Amino acid sequence: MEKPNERPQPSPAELEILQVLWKRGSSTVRGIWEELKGKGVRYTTVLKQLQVMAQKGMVERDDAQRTHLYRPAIAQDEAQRKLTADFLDRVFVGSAEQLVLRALEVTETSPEE
Amino acid sequence: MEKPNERPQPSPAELEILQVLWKRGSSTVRGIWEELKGKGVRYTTVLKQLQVMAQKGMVERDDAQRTHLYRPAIAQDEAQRKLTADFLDRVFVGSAEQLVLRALEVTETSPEE
DNA sequence: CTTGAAGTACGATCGCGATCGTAATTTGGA
DNA sequence: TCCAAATTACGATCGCGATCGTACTTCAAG
Repeated sequence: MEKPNERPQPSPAELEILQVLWKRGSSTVRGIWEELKGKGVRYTTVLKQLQVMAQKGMVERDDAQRTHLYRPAIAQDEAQRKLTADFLDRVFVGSAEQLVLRALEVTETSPEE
Repeated sequence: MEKPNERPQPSPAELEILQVLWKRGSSTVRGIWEELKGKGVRYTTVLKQLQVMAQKGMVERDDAQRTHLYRPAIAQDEAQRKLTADFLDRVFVGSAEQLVLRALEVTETSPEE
């Protein structure tokens, strides 16, 4: 009984980076930073984050070239399932119907933001 | 345009306490602690948490009696909406359909846990 | 009274995510 | 060849949620 899937949940900042990687695929630190710099985050912060994430097994690094490439090591849908499962019983005590209801309320009331 | 609802989001531990209050209504510290002690949390931790939450306006305190009573100051559905809105664009970039899909996947696959 | 149990107040600390600054390394162009 | 720019490595620090220990207060039983 091995549990190779003992991956930790991505933190908020880690999730932001994963979103970029899921959208763009394999990317350089600079490429990722370009998409995130609107939030006022420094380049080395993103770099450090990626190094930590690589160590955790969340992303994989290709360091064949001088400029490293990073790609997601966990699938988006899998991460979404895990996060949703957690959220579901933290906030809704396991009631999926309630969650769906609130999700619809929220999206119908506010068209955009 | 006043924004009197500038309430901060409840943290995980705060949410656990709110869940108890939403379920039981006005309660003593001891009463709340009874429901939470399974997780190995100390009495004074719950007390301190409630004091902080009261200061933030998340709960209201009735200190008419020596043993204080606490009750939720924010509605469950409102908190759920805010949390869901956040979760929705952090994890699903605003796609409610995706969220609903994952919610159903999660609940159908695992009956209980 | 006295005392001990129950309750409250609150400072101190821990853990950890997140951010930044700086040093070291590499590389392409003048 | 040499230097400036780009990149990586990594320690230090900050903020904050969460937890705990201890001191203080109140009250009721004996």
